[in-house]
Amino acid sequence: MDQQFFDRGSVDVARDLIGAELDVSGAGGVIVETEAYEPDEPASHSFRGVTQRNAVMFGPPGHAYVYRSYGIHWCLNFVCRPGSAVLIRALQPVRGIEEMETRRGFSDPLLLCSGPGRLCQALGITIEHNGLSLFAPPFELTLPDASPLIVTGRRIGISQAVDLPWRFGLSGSLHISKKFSGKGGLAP
DNA sequence: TTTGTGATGCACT
DNA sequence: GTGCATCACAAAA
Repeated sequence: MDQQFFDRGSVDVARDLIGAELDVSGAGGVIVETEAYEPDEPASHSFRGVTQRNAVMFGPPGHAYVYRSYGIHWCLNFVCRPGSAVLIRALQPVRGIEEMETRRGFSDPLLLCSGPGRLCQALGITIEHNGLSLFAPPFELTLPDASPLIVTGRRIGISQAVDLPWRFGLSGSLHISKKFSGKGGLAP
């Protein structure tokens, strides 16, 4: 994968990230759930233009956008075209599992990285990662060999633009944060 | 199984 | 001052 991958709209990137492996300092796993955010819809942080918090969303593609959620958790996004980004919502743990369990203080593998806040806690993501390139340490990102089967649905935890089908998941994965309601099985 | 709520920080209005 | 792109646990049903 290269920079070009992120130089697109977030919906395409979010779909194509399913099945990719994300590691941070040697710990991580397969991305099984993402959400797309675009600058022209009100659920996005970028909807009202550039602010101090969302500045990196308007910077170059292929960088990490990290923000604090509900005062407690961190959330990790991948920046795409200006003002658009993909929220990484869940991983299937693969590497550094013991380390992630320690950071989480939780050993259930189904809850280790299943949710944007949990994922950041498990990988040790903080505001210090905000603005870093995804193509340099501590990040390591690898696309899957074959296109996985993908399901779509409505985004979670938002109050605006709730009908957009911009949530993507790996079909059949038990590591997603919440079940997809539809029948699923949308072709890649 | 679903619903409620406390913990907690800060950007934005 | 308001409202979150949340989580975990408790309680109701």
